[in-house]
Amino acid sequence: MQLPNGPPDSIEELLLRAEQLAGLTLGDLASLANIVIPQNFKREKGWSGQLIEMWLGATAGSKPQQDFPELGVELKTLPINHFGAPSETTYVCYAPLMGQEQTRWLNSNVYNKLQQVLWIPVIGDRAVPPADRSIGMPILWRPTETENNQLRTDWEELMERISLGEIESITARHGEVLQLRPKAADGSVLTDAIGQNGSIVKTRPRGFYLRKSFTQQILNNAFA
DNA sequence: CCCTGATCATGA
DNA sequence: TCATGATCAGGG
Repeated sequence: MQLPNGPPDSIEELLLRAEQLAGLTLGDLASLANIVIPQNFKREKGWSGQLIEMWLGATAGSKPQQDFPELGVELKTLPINHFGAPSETTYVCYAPLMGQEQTRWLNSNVYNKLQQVLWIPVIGDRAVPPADRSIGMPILWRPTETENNQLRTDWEELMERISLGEIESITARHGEVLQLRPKAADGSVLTDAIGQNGSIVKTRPRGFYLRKSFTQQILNNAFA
């Protein structure tokens, strides 16, 4: 098995590539690609995601779009614990805090990224060394009408609060399935946001995340 | 700084 | 014990 030369030409090919990774460990994939594997993820938190990107032929980078734009597919690894449940929330995208008052759900970055996601389960608790965590069968997911409604409801509420200058009052407790949390290198990073009475204030950058209960349901439905 | 890939560490 | 808030690495 070797690394692909470029992105897959079709969703079928993407799925085939993903299925061939199932059963292998992150250690297997790292060795085959001649990559040094970390002992833990205290520092290289995004390592497994980037390794899977390589093996599926995703273009590396920090583009605010889907991983496979030509296929309309977003790629996400999903850490799974020994109970078969997600062990972390899932980052979706950066949250706009300025000038988005008129953006609607169907034009949002969250909607765009979540309409078709290839989930790659990575099985192993936090105590399991990255090298020994294994790849599960991929899940190509498209949100149901119900799921899209849940996402839209949360997104609209959060965006309304942001537009009203209430960013500092939003916590990760808001949102049934989608939450807003800090997203930055550290607490010193600040960006502009709408403040009270339409003023401009500095605040920590935020990102949208999917709650574990939501990704758990995706797993349940996929293997039902 | 913006945004991607995420997981860590601590308080409740 | 577990979710929130904080943090790590890298390209642009």
